[in-house]
Amino acid sequence: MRPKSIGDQELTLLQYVGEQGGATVGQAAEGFGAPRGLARSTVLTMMERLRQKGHLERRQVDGVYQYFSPAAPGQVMRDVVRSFVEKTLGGSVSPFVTYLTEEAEVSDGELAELEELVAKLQSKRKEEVA
Amino acid sequence: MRPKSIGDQELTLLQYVGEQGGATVGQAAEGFGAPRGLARSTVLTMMERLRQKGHLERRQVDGVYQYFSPAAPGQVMRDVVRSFVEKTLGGSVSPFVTYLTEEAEVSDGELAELEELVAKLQSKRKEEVA
DNA sequence: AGGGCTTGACGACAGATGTCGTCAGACGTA
DNA sequence: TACGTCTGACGACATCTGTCGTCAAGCCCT
Repeated sequence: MRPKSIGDQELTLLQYVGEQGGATVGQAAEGFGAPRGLARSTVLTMMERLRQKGHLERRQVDGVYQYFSPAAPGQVMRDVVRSFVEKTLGGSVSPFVTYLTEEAEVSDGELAELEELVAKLQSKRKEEVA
Repeated sequence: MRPKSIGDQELTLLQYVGEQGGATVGQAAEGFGAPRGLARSTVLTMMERLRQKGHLERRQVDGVYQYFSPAAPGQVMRDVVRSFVEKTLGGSVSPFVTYLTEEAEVSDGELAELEELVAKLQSKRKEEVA
């Protein structure tokens, strides 16, 4: 099995299920599919594909399957970003930083994260130099 | 015309051509395809698909076509990153920052870029508050 | 019993990608 | 002239994604 990939729509759905702390196909179809105009069968297919890829697991509860993400919250996103950086950006985050600098809208919270990140990296540098 | 998409391999090839400042299929097949075990026809197909999507243009030089990127250097990468952030991350760069914080290897140069970015954002905040 | 709705499991299809093989022409050299 | 080499243009195929429609079982209400 190769490193299971994920499509954009699949990822969004996976996120949704994760946020909901698990969901049945019916719930996902209603809360995720309906707003997007997706048929129930489409949602089901995606959930099953995600399950085949190991991104979702399911358990029978009250007669119906309850799907949930076996991964820690945020883990999926991190994997996706890593894969993007490695496969698409060729391992360098420079293009991303350039993007941030030139056109991304950064919220206050994200700015705070960035500040923290820079501080952390700086202290690490010192450490290494020392 | 829809926002022409690009596959990973196609993007890498586009990058290559850009870096070379243009190339013929033969050159790309040798310098890009060969190292990756790709047949000349594969490279040709990708270059033509890139051309159909408007990411490459060609001109006949000395009898053969010379392909080159009509976009400014770096522009393509920026577009790709933007598309990734919007389509895959849902417009928020948080997941990326998290990734940077937790596992990315950031070079000195990139750190410098980040510092500058943060400084820039901070000054902009002050301005807006004022 | 008869309907109607929900759930699961399939099978299908179109478009995008990644990869090729092959064919017809142009070109240069033996 | 005959041959080997490059170049372009096609046509093909497999896989992955995104989307569905449909069918058979169950279950609940009348």
